[in-house]
Amino acid sequence: MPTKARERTWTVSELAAELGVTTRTLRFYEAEGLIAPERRGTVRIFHARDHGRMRLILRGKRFGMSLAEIREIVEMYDGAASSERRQLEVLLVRLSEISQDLKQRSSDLRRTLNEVETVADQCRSRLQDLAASDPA
Amino acid sequence: MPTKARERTWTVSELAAELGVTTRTLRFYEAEGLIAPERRGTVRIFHARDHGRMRLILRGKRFGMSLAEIREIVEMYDGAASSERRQLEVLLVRLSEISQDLKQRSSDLRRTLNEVETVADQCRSRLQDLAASDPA
DNA sequence: AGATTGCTTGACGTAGACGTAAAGGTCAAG
DNA sequence: CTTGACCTTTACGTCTACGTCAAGCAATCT
Repeated sequence: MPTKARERTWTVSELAAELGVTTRTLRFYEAEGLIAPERRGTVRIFHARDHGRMRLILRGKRFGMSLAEIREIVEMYDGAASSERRQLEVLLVRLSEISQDLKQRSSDLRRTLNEVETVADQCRSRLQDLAASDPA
Repeated sequence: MPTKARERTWTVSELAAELGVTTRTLRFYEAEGLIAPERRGTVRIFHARDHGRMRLILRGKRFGMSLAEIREIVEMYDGAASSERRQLEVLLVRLSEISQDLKQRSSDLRRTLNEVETVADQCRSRLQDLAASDPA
């Protein structure tokens, strides 16, 4: 299966534009070990793999994961193919902890969303009252 | 309805301990206008109202809300009793935006949780393979 | 050739969210 | 009355996640 129509690649600014981040962010994430674009000479070349990983990272950021937490997860992404049993067991334990943490955050989020909608309801009923007593 | 057994209050360090934050955090939040404990002389006295609001704030933080965003919400909490129609309408629009944002975060969170569990599944099947080929 | 455009690596700056002394007031216990 | 345990404010320090020049290399347009 010869690599046909070679897959798309990106330069820093191309990928930055597409993801809605700055080039600084991409370089920073590379320096932090979150992504590892190909280097042709000194120039970075981003592949679909990096693109996917960036979307993973940005998603994590949106609901409050720190870069350190995110790095841990993306590293496990690679480690999951490990051939060492002990290693895999450690990973599973950690993944379970992370899963618990995410579920907690999810619960916090849902409850906050409820509160917000409750406030909105209060606004609406206040408006009703106003409309009733003062049908301007 | 005479206020019977007067409700519980907290000092900074008491409330901090109970919430698992530092006194610095409480003072900082007050300075930022997120809470407004009673002042008896120069000393802060926290009431159930502050306690509740802090739990709201901490919940928001856990899934990535900034203090600025949180402040906006807690302020609306008070503003929902407004008597100005225009004001209430503005509030409702903003609340809807916030609601949308939270739903987006929730979606991001769920998808990340899925990914994490997928990685865990990969670990488990790797372990299966190992157990099959090398029943140590 | 010279200018423009885009890439690179430093290196210093900044906003948000606190941490961490420093310096001092207050009140009960010894 | 001093010690100890709290409380206070003021102020500078720190970590994270980048922003913002600066200086320079490389390819392309004029």
